[in-house]
Amino acid sequence: MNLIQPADSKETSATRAAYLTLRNMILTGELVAGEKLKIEQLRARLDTGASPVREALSLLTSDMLVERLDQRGFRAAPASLVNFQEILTLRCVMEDMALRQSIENTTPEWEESLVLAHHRMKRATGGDIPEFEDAHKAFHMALLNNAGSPILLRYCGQLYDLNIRYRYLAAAGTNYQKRDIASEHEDILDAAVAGDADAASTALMSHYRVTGDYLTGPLSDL
Amino acid sequence: MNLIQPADSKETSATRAAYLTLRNMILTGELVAGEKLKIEQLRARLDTGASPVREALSLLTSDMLVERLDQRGFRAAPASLVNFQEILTLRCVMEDMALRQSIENTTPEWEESLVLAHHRMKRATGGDIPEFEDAHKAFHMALLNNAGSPILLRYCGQLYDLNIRYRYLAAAGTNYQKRDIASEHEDILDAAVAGDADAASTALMSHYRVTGDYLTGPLSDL
DNA sequence: TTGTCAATAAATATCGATATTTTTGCAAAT
DNA sequence: ATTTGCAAAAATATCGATATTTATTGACAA
Repeated sequence: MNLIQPADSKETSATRAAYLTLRNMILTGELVAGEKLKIEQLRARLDTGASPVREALSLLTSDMLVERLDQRGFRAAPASLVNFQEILTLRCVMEDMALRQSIENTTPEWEESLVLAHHRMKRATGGDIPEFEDAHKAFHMALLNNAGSPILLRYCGQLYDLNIRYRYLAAAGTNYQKRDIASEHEDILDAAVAGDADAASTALMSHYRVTGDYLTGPLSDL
Repeated sequence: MNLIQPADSKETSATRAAYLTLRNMILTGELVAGEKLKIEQLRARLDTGASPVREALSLLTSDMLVERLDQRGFRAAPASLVNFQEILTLRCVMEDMALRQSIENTTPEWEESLVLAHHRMKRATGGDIPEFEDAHKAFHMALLNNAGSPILLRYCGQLYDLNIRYRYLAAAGTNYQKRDIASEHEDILDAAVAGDADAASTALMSHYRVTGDYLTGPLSDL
């Protein structure tokens, strides 16, 4: 009888599972930047077939987290200081654009979604790191979500992910929350809900630049 | 007949061949927007295995030319007027940024590469359409190439490709060259080589907007 | 007629195995 | 000692087949 059992591991496809796991391994640095990614090795490590691994790597190529070497397999995308700075610059430009557009299109529903996402992020502050990561991303994406520009949103999401990796590279992911980012997030939220595009954008840009400066030091040896 | 893979089909991997062919089929409208893409069908049509087709479709997902439906296969990305307009808007913002940065970093080598790309494009005006397409893209990419921002360049290239499809949707690809785009291209080239960022950007934006207006009519029934 | 459900058909996702291609290691020659 | 060439080993790319999943059809009940 399986009324109460969660053994439904088939909830998602093997490819998607491999994709999520590999993505996480790259973002957290478990798979080192520049490292060669051998199918057989990963297949064993994820306990799945070669096809899902292969397809997952293809998908990660879209996210610029994996590079494909013509007929020589895959490797984790290299990391460098200039790459980090490019990501930071592009994020500022593109998120600024998306945030202003979102505020311009503001609706009560959107404002509510912001408050909700912010609340959930605050909730997730204690304990689980990956849970906070998800909530943090959800909050930032919610800010841009109302721009009505799916492609822009997609690009911002990609850049967000690329940036995560540098956070882990710089600080092993631990002391990231030491700084008082809570108040920064609140400033952004308040300005956005108030419909003050300039203030919201300033707060968001500052949030990124401060984090950027904070990371540049540890990354200077890349 | 576009089984354009003559004798040396072993020159490249089967996956890459399938990728290029499928990409072309979508850009030119041979595979209709929104259409379901069945592996078996494509496999037979391209005369290759299912694995390369599958992987090629995965890659096209990165380019936003194909969508993946969770466990229901793939389909050609839908086309719509708002999608076209989003692409146009983003192209203007991002190419403006890249072009200005390129001009700021100008070098004699870069200026020479522009002149060369422009010349080749003019050469390709007669006759072969796909050849002109390639040269045209090469010229536009060369303009942005000197920005020193690979990610931005990648995004601009993606948006460029997405736009191609709408050109074919609007005009079946034929009368595209009827307008006098040659002088527009020359204006852009001259301003860029002269190092006049404002003039170059104005010319480029105008080039896109005129083309945009030109296409919007035929696309209005999407 | 309309809606539901089961059986069937189609298509996808995944696996295991094979054929290429690339890399590695080692010996021979300059 | 360094380089060149060739075989052995490893890894990748691809194929063919199978197992799941999704879509379709038609019968039966409301």
